[in-house]
Amino acid sequence: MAQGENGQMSADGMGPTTVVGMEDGALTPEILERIRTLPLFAGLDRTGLAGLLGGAELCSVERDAVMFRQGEPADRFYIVLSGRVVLLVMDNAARESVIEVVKPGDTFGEEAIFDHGLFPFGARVIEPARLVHVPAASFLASLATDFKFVMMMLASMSAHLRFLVRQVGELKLKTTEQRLGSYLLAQTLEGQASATVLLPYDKKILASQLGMTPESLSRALAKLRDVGVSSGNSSLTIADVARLRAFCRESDISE
Amino acid sequence: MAQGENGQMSADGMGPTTVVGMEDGALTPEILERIRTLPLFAGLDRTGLAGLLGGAELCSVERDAVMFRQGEPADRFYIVLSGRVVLLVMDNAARESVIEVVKPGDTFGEEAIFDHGLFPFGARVIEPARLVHVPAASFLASLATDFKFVMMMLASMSAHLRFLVRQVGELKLKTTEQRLGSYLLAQTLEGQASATVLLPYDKKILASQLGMTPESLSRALAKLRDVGVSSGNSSLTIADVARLRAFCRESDISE
DNA sequence: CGGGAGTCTTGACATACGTCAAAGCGGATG
DNA sequence: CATCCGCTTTGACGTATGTCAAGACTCCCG
Repeated sequence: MAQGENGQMSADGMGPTTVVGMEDGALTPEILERIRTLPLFAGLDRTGLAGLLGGAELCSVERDAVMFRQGEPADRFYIVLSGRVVLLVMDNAARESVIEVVKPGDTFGEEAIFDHGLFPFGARVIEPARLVHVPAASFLASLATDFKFVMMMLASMSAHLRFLVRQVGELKLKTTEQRLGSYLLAQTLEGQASATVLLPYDKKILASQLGMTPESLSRALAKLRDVGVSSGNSSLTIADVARLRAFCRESDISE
Repeated sequence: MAQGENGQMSADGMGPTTVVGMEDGALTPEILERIRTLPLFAGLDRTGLAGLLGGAELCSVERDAVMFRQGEPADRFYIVLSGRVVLLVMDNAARESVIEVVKPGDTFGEEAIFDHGLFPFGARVIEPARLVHVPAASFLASLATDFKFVMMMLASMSAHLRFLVRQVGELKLKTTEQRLGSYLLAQTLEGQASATVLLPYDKKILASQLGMTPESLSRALAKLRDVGVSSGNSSLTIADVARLRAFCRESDISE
């Protein structure tokens, strides 16, 4: 299990490497079991999962590795075992914007397989990760044989759609402070009176995800101090969740 | 065929009516054939389609009718035969934002059925429409029996996801003028040197869709005059598509 | 033909947010 | 332990865009 970080953090730290596979290889039984516990694959029995992952490979990738770029052919998707990956869109002026941050247990890139076959966003690793690379072919074959898998897939895409609809609504209707507040509230569990949220990645990335600059994020955090959000180093404490909720609800996207 | 607009534009024009069915009823064979030509249902044979639309109803709805609200249980979806419907999110301050405008041949609301069962957006008719109301149950049954339908469904949702990803990117990276330009370019056909685009709905709605106020839209249009976009009454003419594209590409979301 | 209501435009103004710049801070590396 | 580099914060400033208000245009309907 403690096998992750020993791939030599080798050589060229110069710029993002496009393809990195340090210890590619077949999947161990433990990993197969791990994947079986993920919601998306809950519908698959062991043989179904074996079919899906027949051509799959485990790969360990370092920080800043680019898994694919926007517009590339989508002949595969990924399951995240550990680490984090950002999905982002770019304009041709090389500015980029984070759409989503993918965490262990999530998958990414699978939607593109059904569409016109090109990734609508790029993917870059922001925290050393172990990923399972699944070829599109076996994925499609699995869908054909297992209707429960189909339903899980539809549910997953549907949840994604909801996520994006919400994001669009927030970008259009809420201020920077409210968007930050909403993000924090989303990290808390249901029915907590107060909570401590730890930021799992750089504020720079969070800022991009929330559609603002790092400077604005910093100032937004300062403003939230007025409603009882104290900002530790990389963890924030919400003194009064209800109060923060009220603050955001001044213009909230009612679920 | 000329049977659409005779439902008497009757009585109470007072405020949005929540449910309106002027000539609800069973589907005619012509309508069935029409639906069979839509991309989403291309995979279904006649018996499959009959199964899907067994419990379906035709309904004619007038302008401002609310088909459903955000957060309502999603036990159905709709096929648009004529007219237009806006999908929108609201904040609790009663402000709202248009996510998408649905046109004849499109469907809406089907994604919510797979998720947690609540519509993540509301739907309001902005142009007198004829819709087919399809219950979720028969829809799900059809998916179970026809794998081609499943694939069309996945492709449709995937395209939706791409649409939303693009929208998020544009909101975060582009100015109002560039967003307007992108919208216009999206209305042109591939490889046209110049084009005339007619706006199919109020500028008020377009403004909301593009994430700006009507005033800003008006000014953005004025600015685009400098790059050869002349604005007629409800139709615009792009003198030089390439030039407009270059203008937008100053910060374009490269496909 | 003449209101009248809503849409659209234009203007003046306010402000939220991005930009640029400089100064803490913190974790890596030697 | 010292240094450096990138992240974060704070400040000063400019500007894009929202807000408020008034006028122009369009379409209905009497």
